[in-house]
Amino acid sequence: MKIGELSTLTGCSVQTIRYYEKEHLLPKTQRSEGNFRLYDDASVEHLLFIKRCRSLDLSLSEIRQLLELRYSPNAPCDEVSHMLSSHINHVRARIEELINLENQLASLLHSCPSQGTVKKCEILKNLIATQKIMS
Amino acid sequence: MKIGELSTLTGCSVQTIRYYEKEHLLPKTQRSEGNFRLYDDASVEHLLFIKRCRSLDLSLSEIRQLLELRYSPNAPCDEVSHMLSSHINHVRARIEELINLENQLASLLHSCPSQGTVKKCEILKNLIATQKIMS
DNA sequence: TTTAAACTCTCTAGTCACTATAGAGTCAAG
DNA sequence: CTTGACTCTATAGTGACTAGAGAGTTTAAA
Repeated sequence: MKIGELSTLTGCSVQTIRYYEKEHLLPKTQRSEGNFRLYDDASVEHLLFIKRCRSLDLSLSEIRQLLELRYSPNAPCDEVSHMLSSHINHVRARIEELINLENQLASLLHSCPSQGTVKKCEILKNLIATQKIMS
Repeated sequence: MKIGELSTLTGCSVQTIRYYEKEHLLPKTQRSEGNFRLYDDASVEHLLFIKRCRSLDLSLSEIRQLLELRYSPNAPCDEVSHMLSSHINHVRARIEELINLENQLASLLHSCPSQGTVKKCEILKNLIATQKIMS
């Protein structure tokens, strides 16, 4: 199959597929006489694996490592779980940050009834005032 | 004061300050005879305002809008709260996504006792298997 | 058979908010 | 007068794509 079919089968855009090849996440394929990339079912599976990992927010370099492990059946498995657990720690830390942020934003929003003019806007006043505390 | 002092007073790097000027978040300053940027107390406050907004994860273009409003005392204030409430919605949506992600990662991690080899690794098996459901 | 549409190719530049570097100029102290 | 700390501009890099130009290939219809 050509790149367009791979694209519709996997839901990855054509440009993304070519980008993954450039980044060595997909191996270089055979080419047709007219220099078109040719893929098979294994390519579909391979690309879906990448897509699934991306949906877990793994970086391309983490995925590269996972792909290497995937094709090294006798490698020790704890590298995989180690990567995943450090990744989950990043995710948890980010959630903490965002919840904190949400609270700050909510209290800012709460401070202004949003009528009247900017001159009296408590949100802006708070944004300006807080910096004195910060510094 | 010169850029280095502004940098230590605000905690913004020198490069970042020059970058903000290029992006029109900071006005062009006076220059000394030797072409050094010169700042005053108002610059410190202005930059801290930007920093405070960045710490709330507002984008530079959102901050540009806020700065405009800040210096337009008679503009209606609801633009400010509107921006903030749409921002908080983004933050909340992102938190949802990440919590979902965290659950998926946790259940993946849970699936493998991380002993033995990659060949038998349930995490990788799950990463490969799930794609059939996805597609 | 021609020709138009749809597809593919490579290469380059843009996104965001910086960070890092190179190479040159400025200024104060010793 | 030289050393070192500071500053200047300009350029390139980050990550994971996305968008576009300009050219070639293939397929279908007229």
